[in-house]
Amino acid sequence: MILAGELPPGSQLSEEALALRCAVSRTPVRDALRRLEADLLIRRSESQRSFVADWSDDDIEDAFELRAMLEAQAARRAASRINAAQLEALRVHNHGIETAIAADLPDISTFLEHNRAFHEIIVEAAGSPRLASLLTRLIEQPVVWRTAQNYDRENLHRSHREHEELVAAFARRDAGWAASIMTGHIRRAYYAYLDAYAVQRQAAE
Amino acid sequence: MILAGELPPGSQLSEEALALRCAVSRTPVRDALRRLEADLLIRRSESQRSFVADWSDDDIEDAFELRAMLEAQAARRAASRINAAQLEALRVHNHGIETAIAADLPDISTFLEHNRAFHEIIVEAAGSPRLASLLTRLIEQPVVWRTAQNYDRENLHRSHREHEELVAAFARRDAGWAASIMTGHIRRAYYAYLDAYAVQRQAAE
DNA sequence: CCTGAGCCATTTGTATACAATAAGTGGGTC
DNA sequence: GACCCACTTATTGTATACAAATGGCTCAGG
Repeated sequence: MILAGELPPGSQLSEEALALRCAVSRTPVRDALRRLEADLLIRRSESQRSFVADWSDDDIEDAFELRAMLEAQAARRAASRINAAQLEALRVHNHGIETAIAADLPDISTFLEHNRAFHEIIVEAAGSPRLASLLTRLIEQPVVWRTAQNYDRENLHRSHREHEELVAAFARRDAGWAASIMTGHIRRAYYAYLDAYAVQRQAAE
Repeated sequence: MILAGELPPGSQLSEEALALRCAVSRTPVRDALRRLEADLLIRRSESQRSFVADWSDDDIEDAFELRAMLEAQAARRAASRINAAQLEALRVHNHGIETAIAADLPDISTFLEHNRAFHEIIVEAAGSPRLASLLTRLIEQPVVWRTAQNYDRENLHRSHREHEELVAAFARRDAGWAASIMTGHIRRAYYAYLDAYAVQRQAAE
């Protein structure tokens, strides 16, 4: 509901209200709130009340910066550990992306799904449960999630090409190359977000 | 209890047993288990049963590697953002460390407390709630916590000197310098842990 | 002796009730 | 009119009961 924008940033989340809305009791709602708090989608006041997290521009830049660092680290590790099956899976998912964006009207949700799977394989290949755990905190952000919704054709194709470069780096097992591409890939996503956000802001005025 | 070693790695944690042991109901125990799972001190089986996490050598190396990366990033950011009060607090805590390790029998718990506060100030000065959130997952590890217990006099004094270097880097607002020292500082801690662990292993045989 | 199926015990998931605490509200006083 | 205190209401914390699912154990059969 947060990702879908049904719950505006800053709004208070009452356990009971959510329980009613989801037709469950407070107990599972509490669990969910705790997890969302860990993922920084929710912040809690001193008196333990829950609010939808509000993201400042600095927060967003910060999140992208950390994500770039961690995903680059994942790529670095993955380069020397990735196996043939994972490499092939990367190619398959990137081909899926190519197909999804080839049509006149790009299929964004298919793109997003393949994109998610692509990055997930890299994290998996990195073989670091800790790194994977940290990254999930950063990629489930509403901001990141919505960015691609505003991707134009150019950004979609650039993303596909960068993935191809990543596959090439992995095939050569070049850790430094893979990490560099990944850093650029995420930074590019950040600026694409900034552009998309600027458009949204203007539209709101 | 995990940190104190009362619950050996791999042992199953029943919510009810813990509730009985702590004289509370299962509800708060469940909350605690969820948090500890997020902090990777507990892993859960496919069937949602909880076990004390067992750390392989690779896990530990991995954790230190990530911690080095994130703390270096914190130092990098802190260098340009730290204020006079925080800088002074760093000096105070490092003086506390100096005093604690000066005696014939070093006061390890005081050392640990000042050390923790020292690093916390840097993370705070970095001004990134996300980074802070990620780091708490890594520094509360049993392994990291116990390392200093086995620090010898040389390691304690080296740690103090490295902190002095960090303060100098912050005073000059040199982000690169601060990050470099921090990376070395954590790597040094890793090797100190390895040495201490090797001693423990031999003692166990 | 090994294998598998069914039953029992253990463990977690969910619902609900009550307690404690914080926030909002109204009235009274200075 | 402003401020403070008491009171009501909203919200979260905890305890407990029951349901569901999983694990392990026993016993029958090969």
